[in-house]
Amino acid sequence: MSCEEKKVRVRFAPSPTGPLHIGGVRTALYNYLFARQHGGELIFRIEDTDSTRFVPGAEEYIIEAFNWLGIKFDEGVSFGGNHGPYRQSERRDIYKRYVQQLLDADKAYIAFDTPEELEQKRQEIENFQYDARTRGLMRNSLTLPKEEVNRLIQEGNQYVVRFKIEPGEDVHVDDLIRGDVVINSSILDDKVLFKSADQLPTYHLANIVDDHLMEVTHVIRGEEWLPSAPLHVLLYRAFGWQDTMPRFAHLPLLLKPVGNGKLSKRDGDKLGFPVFPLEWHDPKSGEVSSGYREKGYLPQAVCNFLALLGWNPGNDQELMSMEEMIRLFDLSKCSKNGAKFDYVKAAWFNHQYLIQQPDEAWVPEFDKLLKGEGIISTPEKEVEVVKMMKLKVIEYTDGEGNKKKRNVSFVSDLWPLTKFFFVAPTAFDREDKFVKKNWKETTADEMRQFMDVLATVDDFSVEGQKTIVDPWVEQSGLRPWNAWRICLVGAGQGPDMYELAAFLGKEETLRRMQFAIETLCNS
RNA sequence: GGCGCUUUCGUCUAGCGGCUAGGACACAUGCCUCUCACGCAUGGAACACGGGUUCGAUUCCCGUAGGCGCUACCA
Repeated sequence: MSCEEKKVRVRFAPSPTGPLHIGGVRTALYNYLFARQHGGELIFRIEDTDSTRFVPGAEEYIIEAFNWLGIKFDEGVSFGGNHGPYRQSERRDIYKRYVQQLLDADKAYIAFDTPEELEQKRQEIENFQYDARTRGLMRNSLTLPKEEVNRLIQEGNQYVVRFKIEPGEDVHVDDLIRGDVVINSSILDDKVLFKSADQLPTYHLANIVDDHLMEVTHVIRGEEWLPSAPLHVLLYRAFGWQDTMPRFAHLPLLLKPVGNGKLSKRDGDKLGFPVFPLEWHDPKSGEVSSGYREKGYLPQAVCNFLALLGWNPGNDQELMSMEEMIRLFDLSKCSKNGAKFDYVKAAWFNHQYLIQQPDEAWVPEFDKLLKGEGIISTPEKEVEVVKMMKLKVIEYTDGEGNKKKRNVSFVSDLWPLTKFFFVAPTAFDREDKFVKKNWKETTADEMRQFMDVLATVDDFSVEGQKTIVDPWVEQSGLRPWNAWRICLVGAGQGPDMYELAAFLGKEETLRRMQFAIETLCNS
């Protein structure tokens, strides 16, 4: 890169039509990584040129989401900067000026065709497209006398400004990921650039004008924009900005985990994974969509996982901090084909980041979990005992050597793994493989004997139990642990039995054993 | 329908003319063991198809088929 080359400036420009889609998060992430790597700037622009689709709260949601994810912007809506305003609805005058420039240069024209008239034409003509072949048939400033055009505008008729595309030219888009993409201008239609009804431009015009004015050097966006990239190239040229036109990079799309098509909100709800970074409450329908944050994902895990969906550093490294990703990121190493969204692997990434955290970091989430299960009534009233229990339980999932042993992808996974610490079994599944194998005809009797032995233990610590129980095990020849486990846990899981009994205490241990013997004898 | 992009294990992918086609997730098995899990070890699993180019194609080119996207006064 030569030193006179411009400073890298990229942007993420969502439309505030709802919550930010996870695919959008990835696009933003790639822009962020690219900007940081090149010491450049990332701009946050709001593309609200479709007033009919505006959703209140969406903009705030998006900002909060990036804040949570740790993706930082250098300028834009809510971040400031001297290329503003960054909300397109506040840039009307700017766009008008540039639309006029195109009109004056005869590179655009005014069209009065109503939606109904257009619909009719589509009926009449097969594969109708508003272009060089058909614009002579329509009501526009190319076919109408100048006075008529002025009169129509004067009288307040609604109109649009269309881009006049010259047919028959191969337009080249030099894509950083896909190389040279060629589309013939004849298949492009005379896109609407501006609508008189709301005095706003459409995406295409606003996009080009803003990227130019904001000195954007690289446009990194989803593949859905590839077909309109030639149009954008033509627009840059029409304005005479071809020399400063940004480089393009069209990212592959995120696809459904199963079946066909691109990832949609519904898939997430159906398969049980979020498609939004944060939980979203739809202001209109009241519908709630789950979010990664609320599901217990760590933002670093989400970023790491997402980054690898469509890009890789070229080696086998998968776990990367944001700093490493910034260092390693490379547009030319992005894949070209769509990636199915693998939520199972997303959970694995979360597991990896979760187990790196200190135990205390789990406590707030764990509290929520216990509250939900009715174990803790109010955090304020939380007693020392519960606090101690929690740490003990977390420690159990922690294991030796400070290496998390349990398969915990989310803090919420802790409950099924550890509920027996807090609540006694209330029922036993006779058909359960473990129960079947370890609770035989004679087991109840053995457990009664065992209870008698335990009753004599005064010091119920692990060591205290062992001094009494081990000799008994030795001389009776019994192997009481699995059945004991059924009594205390209700299933084939949990920590060392002495440990568990010590944790529960003598009274609770005997109570659970008594209950199990009675229940299993009567079933 | 038209146009464009794309095609390596079930999934994410490495590979940039010559490899026993590598890794990760998931799955299975074994070891460990009072259970589950962890850990360790092992295993099954892929170059869509057909033509070229070449001494040689997973790799380059062209078709076909599949997938995806776009085809609005939405972004």
